[in-house]
Amino acid sequence: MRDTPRPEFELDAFMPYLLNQAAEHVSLGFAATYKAEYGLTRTQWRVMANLGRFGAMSAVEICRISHIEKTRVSRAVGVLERDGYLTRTRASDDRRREDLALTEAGRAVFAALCARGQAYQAEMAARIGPQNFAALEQGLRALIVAYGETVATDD
Amino acid sequence: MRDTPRPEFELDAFMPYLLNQAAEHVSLGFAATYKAEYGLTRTQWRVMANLGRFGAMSAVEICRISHIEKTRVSRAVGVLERDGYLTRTRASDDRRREDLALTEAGRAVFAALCARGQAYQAEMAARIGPQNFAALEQGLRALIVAYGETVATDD
DNA sequence: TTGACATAGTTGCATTTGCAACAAATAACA
DNA sequence: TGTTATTTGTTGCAAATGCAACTATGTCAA
Repeated sequence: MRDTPRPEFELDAFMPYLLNQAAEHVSLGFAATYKAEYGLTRTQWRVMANLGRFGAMSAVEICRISHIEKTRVSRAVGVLERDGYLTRTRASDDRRREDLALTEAGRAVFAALCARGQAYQAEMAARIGPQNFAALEQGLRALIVAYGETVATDD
Repeated sequence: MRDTPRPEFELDAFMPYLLNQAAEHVSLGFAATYKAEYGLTRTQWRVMANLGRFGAMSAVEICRISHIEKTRVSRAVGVLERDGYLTRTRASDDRRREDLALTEAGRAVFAALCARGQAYQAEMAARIGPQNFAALEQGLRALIVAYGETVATDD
């Protein structure tokens, strides 16, 4: 059912396309894990991962680091707090700010998912081979450095 | 505002994270273009790009190629038709199917965006350097081959 | 032919999202 | 000070999304 191909534009050589396609494939696999196991959404896991990796910080800081939208972070934090994975504390020096920190339970989940993530990544490296994996990492880092200021968190 | 770092898990060396981060940076840039210029959403552009690149096909085929959800394609097609960018024709051999094809206007928009895309990509290659660009492409292709069957379309 | 099953596409509905508007606190500075 | 701008975080609302149910059409085989 295809005709009129348009060779001038190689969609499949278009970097944004490749990037999204790859990201989608890879993310879905890991997302399935934290979703099935802990009922976490993507955003929730992202917030959690940042707190787990970098320690307590405010919502805005999470936004800056992860490039997740304000509102989304706000709502994810609400859920994570309700579920006992993190606590919010009004900052004493600036009462607009809330310091977010993982609870014991939150850290436990984070640790468990870290292990899963490591395994996932190892399997991925095995699938595409160490050379491709290295190439990929190099390219991605270059991109992130070139495009974004600080880096962030994702699944 | 950071403490308690957890060196065991290098979030910033976690491939799904890098991938998403990079994809997000890059996509947003191009998305801004087709959104501002033609009011297209991401999905609409994806549908359009597939039709533009591969020629007329049915909605299901677009789903298969792009991994976009059925419903989403259906709705994007509705809008694109309303806006005069594509036509749907009941297939004569199977009246369940609709053959989708870009109109003249649709092809014009596609062509214009292709040019933008090419420029965008060139600028990106320049930013990160040809070596990194090549490495990235190699890695991404390996990934897509390893993980997904057919490839798709993205911004 | 009939009946069971598969496929293309749409629609209903609950959830998630983004954006703009907002309240509260703080900063800046005339 | 008083006044104006910024920053943090939340909420309202409309749009986008995913999933399941549904219609219409086709296929296969008894």
